Amino acid sequence: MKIRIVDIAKKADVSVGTVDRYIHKRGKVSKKATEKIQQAVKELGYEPDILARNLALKKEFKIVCLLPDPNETKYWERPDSGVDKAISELSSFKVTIEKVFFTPRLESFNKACQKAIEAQADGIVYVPMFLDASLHFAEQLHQKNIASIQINIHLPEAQPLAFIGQNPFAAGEVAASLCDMARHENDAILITYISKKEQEYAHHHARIDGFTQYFDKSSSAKPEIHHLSLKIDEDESQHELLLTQFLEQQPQVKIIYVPNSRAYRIASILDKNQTNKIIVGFDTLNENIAYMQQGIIDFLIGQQSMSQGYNAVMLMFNALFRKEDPASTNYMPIDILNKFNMDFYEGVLK
Amino acid sequence: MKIRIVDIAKKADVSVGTVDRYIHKRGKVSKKATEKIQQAVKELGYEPDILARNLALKKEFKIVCLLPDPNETKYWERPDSGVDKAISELSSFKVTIEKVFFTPRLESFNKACQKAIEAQADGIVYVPMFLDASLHFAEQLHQKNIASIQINIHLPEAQPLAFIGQNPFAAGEVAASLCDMARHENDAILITYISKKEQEYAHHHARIDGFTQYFDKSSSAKPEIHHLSLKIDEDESQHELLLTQFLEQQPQVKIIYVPNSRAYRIASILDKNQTNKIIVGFDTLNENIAYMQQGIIDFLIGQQSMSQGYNAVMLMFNALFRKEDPASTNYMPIDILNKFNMDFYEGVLK
DNA sequence: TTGTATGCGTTATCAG
DNA sequence: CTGATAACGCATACAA
Repeated sequence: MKIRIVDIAKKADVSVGTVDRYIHKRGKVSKKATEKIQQAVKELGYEPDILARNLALKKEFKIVCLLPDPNETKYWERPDSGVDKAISELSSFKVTIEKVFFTPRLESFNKACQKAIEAQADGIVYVPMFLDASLHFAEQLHQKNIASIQINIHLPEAQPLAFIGQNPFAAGEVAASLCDMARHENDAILITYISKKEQEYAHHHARIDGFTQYFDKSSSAKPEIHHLSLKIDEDESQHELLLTQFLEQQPQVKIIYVPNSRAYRIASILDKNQTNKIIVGFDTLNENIAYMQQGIIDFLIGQQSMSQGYNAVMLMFNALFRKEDPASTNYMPIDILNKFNMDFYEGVLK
Repeated sequence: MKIRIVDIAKKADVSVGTVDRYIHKRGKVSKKATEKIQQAVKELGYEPDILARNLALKKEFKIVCLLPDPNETKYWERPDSGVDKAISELSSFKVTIEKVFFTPRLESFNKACQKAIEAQADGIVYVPMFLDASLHFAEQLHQKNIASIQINIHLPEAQPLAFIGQNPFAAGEVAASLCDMARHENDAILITYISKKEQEYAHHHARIDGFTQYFDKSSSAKPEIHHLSLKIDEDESQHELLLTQFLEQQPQVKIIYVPNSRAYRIASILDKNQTNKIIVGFDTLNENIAYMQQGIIDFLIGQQSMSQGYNAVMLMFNALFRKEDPASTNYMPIDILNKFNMDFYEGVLK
């Protein structure tokens, strides 16, 4: 049978009001009453009915999600729709979930942080995209006593309640293990990707480190590994020139590893030039998937980005609403996707 | 703002009782009232508050899960714990979830079906392990108007509300694509597994068909594919003898495909005989995982068995409680697992 | 410091 | 056929 607040009130010979004050530690409760209640709780074992609680609740919680604009960076479409899913699932609860988008530039990020703080949220889900700005943001959050959960990029120094995302180093190892299996004896590997500036996000570096260290650790002969850096502000044709030139000069390169989500850009160039290579990239953007179906991209590493958005909000909700404290690091699976299992990935069952 | 039942009652100028009767189609509602209510619902847009509903509900729903005993067949440990997870998550709701186990023999299955029927469930989650018995069971369910969801094995003829599990043919293709990538030019493939009788479950055949048809469709040269059948009632040493003999006679076999969850049995034999082959198997039993960590098994195909159990119960709950009708076929992902991404699979985030 | 009463949105009963 | 009203378990304002 279910133990209610009245049950333990009766047992302890006090009123429900007193029990409530004891449970929520609000108001004053005499020592004598406290003891009687504790005794009753121990004997009967009280578990609050979270549904009834929500119904009676006056306070409305607020969760703000600070994400890169999905219209700017395609990757963020999926986490965004995960957040939407959480929103609709929590619609019966006394919680509002607000989304604040930023374009992936520092000023925009700072502005969004400001907006999030002003929103008077109880909890914030955010992507710590810029190091210093994120640390500063986190400081403000701690001052105002606002809980925060990081998604996709891990910045432990900011001391969030939790992080949810992939382990980028391990993901790099997984990518390497696939290349290792696919390669022939004297094949060389090229690591290349289109990025913003010389200095890129730490998790891209971790994906590369994991990749190269896989071969360092491996007992078999280590393949040659080349690097080629392409800048996003350069022209597409410039990329094409650089890449095709490189591949002509290094014909033993048979495998290309793209440690960010823009493998489709590389695939597009190779496709146009009829250059047949094995490509391993990240993330299930529609563009990437299309090239995989055509056989141009061979493997994609998935990180269940939709679930990341969904889980982050749910974690925050549970932390706020049921006072659960989440695991501090929640690593997502490192999914290996090819042409054949892609159709069944993330989102069949919504 | 949230539209409640009273709001639409007021708007339609009737009482909440009438609105309730209209919504739940219970009792009689006059045509005039019906029209006014429909009008109000259309204008205001009513969504029931599921939490308040649960609080007020008198009826307690009952869901029965009919599963193979996890102590008999290791595979079922994970679906079982998925069911447990659903149970704890739904503990606040007016629903009880009962588990009925059977050993994988016909009489046991029949007995369990009987027990499930007698339990007077509103919905049943089951594994249609035996064809005729399952059809007969389904007939009884339809007669008694009990909803049913199939898990793991698909038997559409029994007309369940939904199926949740993996597409075995596609899973076979995925396994083949991995073997294809790993193989060298003249490598041959062996398909072998330890099974109960000559006649095995349809989904194992589908896994084999998907596998072989992959190579039929492929443009590159088709590898030799051998078959070796091992019976579960034979001795372990008998299996060892058969398998090692076979491999000695066919030294060009470098890749072994095990289309059921007992790859660890094959791995154990090869390990003992120091025979180095590429092994691809199914399902993340602890025994399989252990051999994968050692490098004896190279790939496992995962089917998120825990989520299968969890989702099946949740689907049934939503069907019963919120009258949602689920998609009839819910295919799970076909997960590619190796030594490197295994650690992050299913269950980090509970 | 403590107890009582009212309301949250829905269901279900019972008298009209 | 319809309307009024008492639950459900909890939170909270207010009275004692």
